[in-house]
Amino acid sequence: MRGTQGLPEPFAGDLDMTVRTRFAPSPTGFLHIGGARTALFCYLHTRRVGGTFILRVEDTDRERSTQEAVDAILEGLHWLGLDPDEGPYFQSDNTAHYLEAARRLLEEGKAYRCYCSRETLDELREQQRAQQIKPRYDGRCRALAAAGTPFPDGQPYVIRFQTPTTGVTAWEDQIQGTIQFPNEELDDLVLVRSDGAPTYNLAVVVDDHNMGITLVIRGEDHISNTPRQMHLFQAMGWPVPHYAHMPLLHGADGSKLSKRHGAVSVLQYRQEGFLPTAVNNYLVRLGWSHGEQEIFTQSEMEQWFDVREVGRSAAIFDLAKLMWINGHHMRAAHPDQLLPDLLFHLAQRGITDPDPQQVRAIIPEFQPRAKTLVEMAEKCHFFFVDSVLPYEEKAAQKHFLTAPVAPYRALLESLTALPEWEMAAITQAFQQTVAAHGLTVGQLAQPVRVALTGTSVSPGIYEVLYLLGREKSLSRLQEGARLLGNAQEENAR
RNA sequence: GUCCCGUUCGUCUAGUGGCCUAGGACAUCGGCCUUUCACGCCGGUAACACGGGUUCGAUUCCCGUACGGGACGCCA
Repeated sequence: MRGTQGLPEPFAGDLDMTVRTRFAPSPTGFLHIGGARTALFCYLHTRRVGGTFILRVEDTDRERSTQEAVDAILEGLHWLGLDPDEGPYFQSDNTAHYLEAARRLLEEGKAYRCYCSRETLDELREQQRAQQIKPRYDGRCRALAAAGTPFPDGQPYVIRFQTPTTGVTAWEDQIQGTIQFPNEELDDLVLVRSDGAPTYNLAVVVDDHNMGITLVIRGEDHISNTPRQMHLFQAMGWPVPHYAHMPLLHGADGSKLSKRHGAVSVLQYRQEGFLPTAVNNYLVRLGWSHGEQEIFTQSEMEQWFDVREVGRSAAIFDLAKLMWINGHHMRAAHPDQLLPDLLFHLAQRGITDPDPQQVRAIIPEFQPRAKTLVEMAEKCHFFFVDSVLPYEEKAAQKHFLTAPVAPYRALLESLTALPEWEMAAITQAFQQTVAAHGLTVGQLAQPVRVALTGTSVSPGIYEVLYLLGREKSLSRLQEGARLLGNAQEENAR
């Protein structure tokens, strides 16, 4: 699980020289669609400016971090084409750096030891809530430390940062505009836990500095952490990065995306037959636009996306639009590109060894007819089975049982007699049969379609005949002829 | 409760004081194309949260209200 790469040289100084962003997930679960969007924005923004996209796994919570989650995040990012330029780095490898920073702060009198117990703190918070004021640490140990009270021996303690109590902390957010917090709203955050482990806010600041991060792109749920982190940068004497806080992605009911809204792993979208570029395309349009363009290729996104153009309000995840965009990318894709995925999804339905040549050949017929690869596999399933019997009930009733028998048989004969199984010949045979019996194409096409596919829906009937091949076409038509004959006898009785 | 952020058609968005009787897209409804289904094409319904300012003029600027979201951990 350890990253093998060492940390880069400390960031030199000029924030605008080279953009370095990081995506910093905590491995406590899979990569869901909201996290994927954050990663995408980071990735895209660095592409345009030729910057560096870094992946940093924030596993300072050893209790909840798992290797499975790390793997799932890596695989999800890879599927979307969002592989990092650097990393993954693991915060658990950098503990010494964090503790060193905390030690320095302590030495310089910018941090202090706090001996308050969790019970004391809980009580305090409860009181504050009762008084309807913002729950926060009241700094009692800070006062003690300032008064020079000696440390009690053998008592567990945490290290807290000494937050400025006056003034205002403000920054120009690349997305949100100016944001400011009166420092009196902030409390003294814990830097090091009583078990000696560093906390998130410390680790983030030390790493962002050591990794030379110039621009922090993250969800707006981190806005309230920003002033604290800025104070830490300043206390350490480090330059503060730029920030861009993205509006959150919400579920259909308008609240933060969660499992009940389908905030499933991005890999679930692969399973459901979506194309990674389509997912990216959908996600990039949530909060960002480029004129009136809806459809983007991966490279267009990479050329045009600018985090400063991202809107400020939260968006709701809309599956219908994702489907439409995916359908578009399905149609635009080269059939060769779709082939491996379609083979996979056919296998999922039990079609384990179709002729890849044939699968490749039918793809163009289904590109305009399927919005996902799963749908494509469903719709072309009939090509690969031994028999389409029994016919779909409604299709049989409406289009097959009422078929004109003589023309149907004539077509079967005429197709059987074809010297070559070619589109032109098939088309001609079909049209001649129809004309000879004074029918419309549809009157014969529908029963034939049912016989060939078992349903009333398919690509054009000539194409189906041709692509299905002589052998399967004729045997299915014969099967149909037999059924038609039986049905007719019964009617005669 | 406190602090922070947000608010244009059902949804995603365009719009930065007059070009807006608010544009596009998805969804939806109707039509065309047609051998079915899609695709495609044409058309319809549908929005500036509310109230005050500022201004000759506000969707655009300011204030307030309402509503929504986020944060308030020895989680990240």
